Amino acid sequence: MSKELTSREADYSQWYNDLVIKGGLADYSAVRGCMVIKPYGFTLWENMRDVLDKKFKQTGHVNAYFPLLIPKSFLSKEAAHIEGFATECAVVTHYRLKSDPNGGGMIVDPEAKLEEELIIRPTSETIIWNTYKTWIQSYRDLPILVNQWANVVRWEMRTRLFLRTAEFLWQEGHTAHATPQEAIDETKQMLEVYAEFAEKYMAMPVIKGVKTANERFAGAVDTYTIEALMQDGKALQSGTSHFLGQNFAKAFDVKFASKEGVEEYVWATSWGVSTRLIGALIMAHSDDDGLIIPPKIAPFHVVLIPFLQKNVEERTAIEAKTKEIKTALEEKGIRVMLDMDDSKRPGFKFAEYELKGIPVRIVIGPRDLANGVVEVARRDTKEKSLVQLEGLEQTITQLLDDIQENIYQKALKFRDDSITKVDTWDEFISVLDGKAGFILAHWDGTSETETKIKELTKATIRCIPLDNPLEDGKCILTGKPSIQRVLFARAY
RNA sequence: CGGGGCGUAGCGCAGUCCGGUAGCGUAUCUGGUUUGGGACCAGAGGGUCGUAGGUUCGAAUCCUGCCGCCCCGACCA
Repeated sequence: MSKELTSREADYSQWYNDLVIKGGLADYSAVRGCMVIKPYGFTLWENMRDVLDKKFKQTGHVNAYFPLLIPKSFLSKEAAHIEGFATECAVVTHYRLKSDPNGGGMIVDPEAKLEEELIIRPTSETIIWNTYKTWIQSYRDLPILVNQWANVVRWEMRTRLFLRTAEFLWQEGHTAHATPQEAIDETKQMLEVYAEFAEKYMAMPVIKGVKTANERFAGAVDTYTIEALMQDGKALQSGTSHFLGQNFAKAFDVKFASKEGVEEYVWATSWGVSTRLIGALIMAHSDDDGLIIPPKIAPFHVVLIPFLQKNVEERTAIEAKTKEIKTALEEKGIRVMLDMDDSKRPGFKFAEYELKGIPVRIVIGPRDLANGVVEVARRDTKEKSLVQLEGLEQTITQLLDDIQENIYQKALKFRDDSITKVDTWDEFISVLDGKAGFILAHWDGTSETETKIKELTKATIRCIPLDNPLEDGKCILTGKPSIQRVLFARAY
């Protein structure tokens, strides 16, 4: 009752905010645009991070760490790159405070001005390529396959919890290669890693594709993306992998001597996913009762709620049985939250853990104990059933798999039902303003047309899907010839 | 930066039009009864009313400035 949620229908944005705040994932902070990620939200992030980190290592990458602060001049070295980030950089200008001679507080010491300002990294290509210059002389030094887990700052005008905060956590992979093909293969490989993670772990179907010039990363030759669909029909770019060509190698003069003894510029990639994925997760699956988190990354798989009676004998029996169940489940690798709090009634707890999206709830009362069963409720469908204590671990393990699969299938069906092919401008508008979702339509391939469509409708080309079938057609806006449909949507 | 909304107890709000020294719900603490879908009773504690100034005998309330946050838009992952 104290935690009434706004429904999706009433106000989708507010529903999202309610879930983040009341679900205990994050809080607003004292700093504009920056959030506090609370333990429950951070555990979720850690689970996601651990899976990804393992996949990075399996594909040959190692972790390293580069500075938060970047000399301003570094950012200016790659023309497109600075163009993309200049308007959202936080700048450090001084290195000392002093007591305010006019009052109690502190002021920036005007004597302590930095000779060269430092930028708080919005991304690390520049500092990393400046470093790689010293690491690379020969083809024998290649490839370099480095990832870093870090925070970055982008001074956004408008922020939203997880989806767009001024500071966010992410990983950024930065690789250096001797040949363009090797770099392109790396770019595509990491896109696959992201897509597999999104689908297998987050239970969130994604469309893999290439960005158009308008949507490309500042400084990239090609940007590959995974695009997910949220329940309100808007798309969310959920991860990107960039083929950087020789742009940064040229900007930072990073050359290597090839086997043939010829000096060549190094080929590069970068790729990243961020805490934005948590926003994607929330909007992909959750409902009006709260979060729905897929088991594979959920902070807890199961919440155990015993009915604690006053009768000491009964109470002791239930407590003992509950702990026994907890241990048995944990031995099978199931993450269990045990709620023995006596000050809250069961009904309250049911609602609370539904809000938090714990996939499975197990309730144990005296009645159950007598019958050798427990009540098991699944968060995704809200179904309840009585389950034999005998073999409970197997039942729950199976149930968690079922839930993971069900959440994915539900999201997949929604996503597939939300892809519409249109051939005319009128259809395009009517779908955008009606069912929304992804729209496959012909486009004449020019930046001008894409920009015009964005101005008119706020829809952008999310990507040109990989393995896109070629098909002759006419651009929905200009009527000019087109060789393939591209994927449009309004996006976050 | 434009438009809208809001700042009063931990949280959510009323009170502001019409000035008289702050209230409701919830949460918290104590005690008791409860416990199979957000318990109940009794008692208690908790607020420089965002901030600075002005008007007034008297300001949460009227006037002015400032600050902050949220939502919508332009910008972006």
